Amino acid sequence: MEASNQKRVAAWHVALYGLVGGALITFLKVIEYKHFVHEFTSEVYGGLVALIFTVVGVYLGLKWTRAKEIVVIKEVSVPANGPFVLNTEKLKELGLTPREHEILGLIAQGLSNREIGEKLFVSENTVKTHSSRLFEKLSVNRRVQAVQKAKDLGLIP
Amino acid sequence: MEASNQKRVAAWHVALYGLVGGALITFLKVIEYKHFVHEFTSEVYGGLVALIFTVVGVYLGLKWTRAKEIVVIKEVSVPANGPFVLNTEKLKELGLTPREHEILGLIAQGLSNREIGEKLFVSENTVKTHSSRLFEKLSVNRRVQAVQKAKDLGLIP
DNA sequence: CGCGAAATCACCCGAAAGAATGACGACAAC
DNA sequence: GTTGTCGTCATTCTTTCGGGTGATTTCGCG
Repeated sequence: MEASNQKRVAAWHVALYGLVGGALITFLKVIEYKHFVHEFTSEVYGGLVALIFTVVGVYLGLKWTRAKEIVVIKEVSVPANGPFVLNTEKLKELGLTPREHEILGLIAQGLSNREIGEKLFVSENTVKTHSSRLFEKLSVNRRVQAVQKAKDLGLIP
Repeated sequence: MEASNQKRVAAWHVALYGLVGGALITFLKVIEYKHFVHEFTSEVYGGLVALIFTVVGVYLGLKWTRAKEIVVIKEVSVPANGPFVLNTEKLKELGLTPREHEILGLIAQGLSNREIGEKLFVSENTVKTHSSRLFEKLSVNRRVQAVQKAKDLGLIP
C-alpha cells in the first residue's frame, strides 16, 4: 500500500512535469512570435529559460524527495508494552532462585499451592516453603501483593 | 554538530551550483560565438537549455533534500498505552454491582478482607459476601484469579 | 573433603479466605 | 402493596494461606 501509493505520486509528478514543460514551450513560441526574443540577446533569453527551468527542477526535486522524507520514519519508543523482557537485575538483586521465580509465575496465574505442587510434581509443603521465602524476598505477605509487585518490577509478564 | 554540518553541506552546494551555472553560461557564450545557435531555431536552443538546467535543478534538489532525510528521522512511537477505559459492557453483562466492582478493585490492590472492611466502614463478613458473589459472577474461586480475569476484561486498571 | 546454597519435605498452628445459608432494611419499579 | 435488587451483617464449616521450625538431599566451589 505504501509502495503503490508512492508510485502513484511519482507518476502524477511526471505527468505534471510534462504538462508544465509543454506549457512553457508553448509560452516560448508565443513570445517568439510576438518578437519578444528579438529585443534581447540569446544570452539573456537562455538565462531566463535556464532560471525558470532550474526553479522548476529544484521544486520538483524537493517535491519528490519530500514524499521520501515521510517514508523515512524511524521507531524510537520506550514505554511501550513489548513482548515482555525479564528484569534480570531485579531478579538477582532480590536473590530469587529459579524455582521461586517459577512458582511466582504460577501464583500469578491464579493457581493454588496444591495445584502448583501437582504441576511441578512436588508436595504442597514444598510449594509453601518456596512461596514463603518468595514473599519474604518481595517484602509482601499476601500472594496478590506478590503478583502486583512482581509485575511492577518486570519479573513476570 | 548535526546542524552545523548540514549548513556546511548546503553552502558547499550553493557554491557548486554557482560554479556550474557560470560554466554553463560560458559554454553558451562559446557555442554562440561559434555560430552554433544559428543552425537551430531558438525553440530548440531554449529546449536544450531548459533540459540541461532542469536536470541540474532536479539533481540539486535531490542532493539537498537527501541530507534532509537524515534530519527527518526519529519520532513516531506506537506504545498504545491507553490510560485505561472501563469496559462498561462487560460490567453490565456480568451483572456486577457498584459495590462489588469497588471491592474488586481493592482486592486487586492486595488488601485483605479485613482491610477492605475497615476502608469501607463495613464488617469483614460483608466484604466476604460481596467477594463471594463477585467470584461467582466472574466464574473464579480465588482472588488472584479474579484479579487476573478482571484485568483481562478491562474491569480494573 | 567440608561448606553453603538450593531444593525438597514434614508438622504445627493461627489467620485468612471461601462456600453456604439465613436474615433485615432501603429503595425503585410494577 | 408486592416484588426485586442491593447492601448490609451474622453464623457455621471447610479449605487455603502464611509463618515458624527442622530435616534431608544434591550440587558446586574452594
